[in-house]
Amino acid sequence: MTQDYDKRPDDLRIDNLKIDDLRRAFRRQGLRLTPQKVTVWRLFADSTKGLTLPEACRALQEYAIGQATVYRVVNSLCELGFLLHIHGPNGEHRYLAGHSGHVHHLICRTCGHVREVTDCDLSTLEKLLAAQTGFAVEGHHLEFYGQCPRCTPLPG
Amino acid sequence: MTQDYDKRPDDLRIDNLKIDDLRRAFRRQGLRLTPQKVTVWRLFADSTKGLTLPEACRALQEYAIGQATVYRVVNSLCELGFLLHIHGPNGEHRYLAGHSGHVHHLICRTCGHVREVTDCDLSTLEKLLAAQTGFAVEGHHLEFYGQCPRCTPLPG
DNA sequence: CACCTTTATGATAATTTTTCTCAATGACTC
DNA sequence: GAGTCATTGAGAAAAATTATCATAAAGGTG
Ligand SMILES: [Zn+2]
Ligand SMILES: [Zn+2]
Ligand SMILES: [Zn+2]
Ligand SMILES: [Zn+2]
Repeated sequence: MTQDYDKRPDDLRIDNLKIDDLRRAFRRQGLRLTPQKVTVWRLFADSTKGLTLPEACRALQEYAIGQATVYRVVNSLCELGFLLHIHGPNGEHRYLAGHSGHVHHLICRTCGHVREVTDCDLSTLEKLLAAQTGFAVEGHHLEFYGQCPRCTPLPG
Repeated sequence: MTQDYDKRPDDLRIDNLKIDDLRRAFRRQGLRLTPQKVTVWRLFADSTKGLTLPEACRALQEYAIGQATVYRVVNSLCELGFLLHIHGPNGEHRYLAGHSGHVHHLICRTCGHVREVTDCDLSTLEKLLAAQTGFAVEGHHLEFYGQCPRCTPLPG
């Protein structure tokens, strides 16, 4: 039976459509979709500010998922493009469930709250750089940082 | 005598002017400039692709600098803005001696070679984001990645 | 559905990285 | 030159990451 995901505690909600995306993506690499992978994915998909690996390990202990598995799954999810890394308030690596397509992030330096930024056109600059440097520019990583509304000190 | 830096092996060259900048910056925080700090700085100032902390520790063993010191100094240099972090080919954190001012980087995904990018105007976008999201946008971090000329597979 | 092949998992150990502690050293001020 | 106080490095300790390997189970097959 492939469908025992329902047994999983559902305090980690996510649209089930994505599960099929996951399965397809893993399959394509000859990998298998397991309940553990789904649970790991759900944890991240549900997080608004991303998690560090140790944080994820601690959170997933509750579901009896070993840390070796967490490390492996997070790596896979990264390689498959389901997770991106961003930097938290202290510069620490955090993994964030990413939507598909070209997306960047606006990160609060105080509380770590993350907001997506879809407005970005650096393609012109990329072409210019390629011409100037001889690099074959393949992409970019862009993070904005500042203070989210809740953390912004009141003006005046 | 404050000037026993010359005793240091000079296979790590750097313009001496910067040393005074360092001293001033440290002083401003009530910190002292020591030969160890200078040596650490020189190592980074001389690196073209940046170093990870462990790499720096290994390299500085030769100069009998303890790892505790390396960690401390790198942190200070970061806070003072002399070092920036970038991501190497495998996503690992690397510390790179940064020039002052607004600078980004173009990083080879194969060999890690880094090239500076000074051409960037995201201020317009920053203002737009601030208006749209309510964030007080303070800055951004931008990395381009691709293949440097030497690593680019020949076309055709 | 039962079977089989192959990947995945998790307990454990081993490494590596990072942080602490503290006595001794040395930078900088007066 | 003397005194103050940040700095240093050895070493211990903690934390994070990776490696092993016997066992469990996913997914395909008939
Ligand atoms: Zn905030
Ligand atoms: Zn972009
Ligand atoms: Zn990073
Ligand atoms: Zn290269």
